[in-house]
Amino acid sequence: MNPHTIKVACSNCNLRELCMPLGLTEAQIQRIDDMVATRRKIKRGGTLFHNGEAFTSLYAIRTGFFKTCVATEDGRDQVTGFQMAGEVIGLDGIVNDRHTCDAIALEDAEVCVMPFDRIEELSREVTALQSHVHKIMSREIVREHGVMLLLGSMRAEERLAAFLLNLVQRLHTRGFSQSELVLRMTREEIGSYLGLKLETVSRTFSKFVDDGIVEVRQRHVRILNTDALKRIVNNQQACH
Amino acid sequence: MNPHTIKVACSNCNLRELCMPLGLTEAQIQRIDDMVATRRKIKRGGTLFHNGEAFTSLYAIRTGFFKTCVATEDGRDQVTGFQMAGEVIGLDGIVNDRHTCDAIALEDAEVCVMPFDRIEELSREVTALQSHVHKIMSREIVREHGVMLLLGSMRAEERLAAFLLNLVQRLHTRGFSQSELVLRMTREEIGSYLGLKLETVSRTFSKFVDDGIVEVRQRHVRILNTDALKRIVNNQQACH
DNA sequence: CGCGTCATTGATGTGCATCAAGTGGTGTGG
DNA sequence: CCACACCACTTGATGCACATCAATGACGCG
Repeated sequence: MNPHTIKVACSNCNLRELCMPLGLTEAQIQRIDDMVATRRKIKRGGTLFHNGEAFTSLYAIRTGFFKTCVATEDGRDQVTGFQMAGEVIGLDGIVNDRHTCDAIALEDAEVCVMPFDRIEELSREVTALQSHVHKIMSREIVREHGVMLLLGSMRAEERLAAFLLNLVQRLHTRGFSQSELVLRMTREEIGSYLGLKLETVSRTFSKFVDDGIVEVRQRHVRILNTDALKRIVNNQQACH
Repeated sequence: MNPHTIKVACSNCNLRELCMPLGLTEAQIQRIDDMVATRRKIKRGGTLFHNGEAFTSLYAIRTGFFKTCVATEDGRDQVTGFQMAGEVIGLDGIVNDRHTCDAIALEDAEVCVMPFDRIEELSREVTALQSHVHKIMSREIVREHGVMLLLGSMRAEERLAAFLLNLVQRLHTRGFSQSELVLRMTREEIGSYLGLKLETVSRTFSKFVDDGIVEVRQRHVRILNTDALKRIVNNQQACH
């Protein structure tokens, strides 16, 4: 093997604890290395897969940031999630062997391609992997419950506060700041995810700024008062 | 065995094609019979599991009708789904070994209790079962994408139309009418699911009645014009 | 530098929530 | 068997949060 080729495998990937199960033996890790068929790079704005496309693989995000969105026949669309490094994308395709949403890179990205038949094969033998796959899917279901709660019963400020807290928390587990973040998506995409129009997102940001809860410069956001955001989500804002 | 005890097992359950994989051998079906530990009856209004409770099992609904709901700390809650015979409930519990929502029977119900460790064990050996479990979870993810689309971008009429079409379609695959259904839930529960207040649900029903699209008497609904409902969902109402 | 994209802000409109009153069906106990 | 209470539902009047429409501003890129 070319000595300049960096061996890119789960076994020496610093995201392993995010996308793979813990407590594997050396031998099991070797086998999981084989599960990752290839890598794939996607340019900003490019699609990893789109609605209707045949499903073959799940994708573990190595670098970059994605959105997934579904669309109605009449053209409206809805961002169903934002995914970052260490997260797995493509679960929607399993049920009908076709993807039912689009996955679009919001910045240059690289993913590990994991053919699903290999995942199934290997998870029949490696219990920890089996359990891990189940948990990833269950986690997605629970996440979506949370989004349904947000869309079904929260007001604009609560939605945006919950969104910011969720993002910053996920970034924090990846070693980034607890209080500072760079949004990879537009106001319109945030709005689509949160069931709001972009103007409402913008106004709500401005309100948070006025209240001294965050600083916003373009897509750079600094959270000045995490507790205030949490109170907003829980509808307990110091009030009358 | 007592000859009066009806052998209630997957192998002779008429819902098998809904909750179990097809194309199993006789031997595999036998093993799946063993997966179902027990049955459990739940009275109308009773809970199958609730938020925070330890997760042990998935449940296949034999008879009856459930709702699942999540709640915020400040008491608001959101119905995340309605489940009927042949559907599997409890997937939310896998990720953290605790349930994260409540499952409440809307009418007297009976479920098959399937301990999850046995499911995992057996699905390591029976490929069709493994695949089936994956598809069930993926189907739930896709369903929730649809709900997010509904909550994030549809108006009241579209939401209710989509809800009715979905219900009647699921009932139809269970052998019921394509045009007539009995709602097992209150207007308030429908509203919670659809992100609307009960008054809005009621008014929207009334509007559909005025437009000759449905007949409503209490919880009995007869769909007079399925195409009109579909047009409403797709936002193509014969219009100006 | 000029154009396109994204964001902010203001003015106005509207769909649904809220508040409130009344109806009808159901179950219960006298 | 009827009277009553309770609950789910309907319908009307009003208000408000967010959408819509519109104008302007700030970057970033060719």
